[in-house]
Amino acid sequence: MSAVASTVSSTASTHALSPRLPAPALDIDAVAAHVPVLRRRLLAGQHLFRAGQPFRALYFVHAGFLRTSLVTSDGREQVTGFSMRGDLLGAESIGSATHVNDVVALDTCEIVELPYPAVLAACLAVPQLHGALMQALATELRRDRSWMLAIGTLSAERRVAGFLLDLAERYKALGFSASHFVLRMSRVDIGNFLALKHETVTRALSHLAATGLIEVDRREIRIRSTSQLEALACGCGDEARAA
Amino acid sequence: MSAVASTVSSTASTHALSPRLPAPALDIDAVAAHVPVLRRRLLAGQHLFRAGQPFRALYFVHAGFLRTSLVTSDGREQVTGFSMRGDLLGAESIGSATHVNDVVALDTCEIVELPYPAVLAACLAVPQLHGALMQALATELRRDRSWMLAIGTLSAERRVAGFLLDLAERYKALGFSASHFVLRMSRVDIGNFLALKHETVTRALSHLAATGLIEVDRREIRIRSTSQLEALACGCGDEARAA
DNA sequence: CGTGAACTTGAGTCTCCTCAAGAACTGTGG
DNA sequence: CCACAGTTCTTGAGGAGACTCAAGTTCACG
Repeated sequence: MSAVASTVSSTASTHALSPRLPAPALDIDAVAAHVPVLRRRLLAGQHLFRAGQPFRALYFVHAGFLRTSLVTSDGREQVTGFSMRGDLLGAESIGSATHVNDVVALDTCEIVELPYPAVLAACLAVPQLHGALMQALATELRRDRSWMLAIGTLSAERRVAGFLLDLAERYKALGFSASHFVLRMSRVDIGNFLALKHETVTRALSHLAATGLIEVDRREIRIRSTSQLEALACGCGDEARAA
Repeated sequence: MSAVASTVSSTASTHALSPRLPAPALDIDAVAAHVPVLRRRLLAGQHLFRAGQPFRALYFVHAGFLRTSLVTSDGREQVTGFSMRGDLLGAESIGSATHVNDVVALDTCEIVELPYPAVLAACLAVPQLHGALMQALATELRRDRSWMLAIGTLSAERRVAGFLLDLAERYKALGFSASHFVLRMSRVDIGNFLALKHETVTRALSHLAATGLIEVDRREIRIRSTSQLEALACGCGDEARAA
């Protein structure tokens, strides 16, 4: 693999929902120096792992886009997040014999597999790694809670606005445009993640487009006014009402 | 303090929402042997810490009951969890200079303070501690996601049912009755946690009582039929419809 | 016994969901 | 290159669940 100095959980916490966080300094190459890493390639639709499979490794996203979800025996499903380059996957299964959720590629992905026992061992050898890993988990926790906040306190349209801003910020952190990007997930996925129905997501997007804050062309999104979108997403009255 | 071999995050993941998890084996006494612990006593209404205060330690609940919440600058609030004996607090602030949320006692509490740098150092000296701490964080992650699932996929009454079952299970794990307990938090707190209004929580409780699954007397809860409550909470059609 | 907080209950409203139909795009095979 | 099916997305109409507003009750505490 080329020398990509990616960072784990480079994404800060959810946009506009809690204090911004610096990217933890876990260098995947530093890990690779101590852990026998494997590379895996996934095509869109393939699973990285499924709930119930034995937990043996953490995964680092080198390229691509994935969806993590929880499925219950009675068929309910909850998308708990979307991952892109630099994100860590599988951490929630630490301490469990099996994976607790499903991760599926939404795109062609390149994944670095980090066998967990080896990672643990490496942590003892490299103290910084230990702290960095803890930090990665804590960052995950903060991110989840930011979304709990969004889902618990914002209307449908505001959740969608926040979702777009979060994506924008993450794309920006990876060097892509923050104002023009293509959604890799369906409306159903977005809705499931935000605790909304897909029709509601569509309506929210349509309405945001009608008010001129964004432009929508199927999965292509263009953000016209980040500031107004932010005002909407964080519920700060003024500009939000104007929209 | 008496020699209580408490475990961190002894509570399994949220009831009926995802696979049950074994309690991680982090013995607070083992930690105490390597870390200079401090004890703190809190009265109901006092804060253990607030968002913005410097992050310096993790906290272990030795007795009492606490509420964790996220507050935004525009006044929105999200309760992200309730903690009781054996739970770890402050983990979500690891890697952040300051605490990211508020923790307030709902009851008289006894808290063991574990200075974070010392905990990190102890992890290197005691490998098991390292794994146990990671596990505690992962358990938190699983718990949060189980609630995301509940909030995203269940109706108000089912969320409340799941909430009661979760509490029951946690009380049981601590050796208390799983079928008869007193809520330490207000309807407002429950509602905020479950993304509902307090009137809705009251109505859900009233209706559960009317159907005979529970008895409610202000904050005193008596569970009459755990199985029917479970059927309701996990959305498994049959018994749920009968109720 | 008075005050305030917490809880309960009702009535009306609104947001979001449900159901349904149609449009746009994708990939396949003729 | 076009027809076809399948999926995804859009939009509308109607309904249901949860919210809002409001009043009244109970309880805790001084």
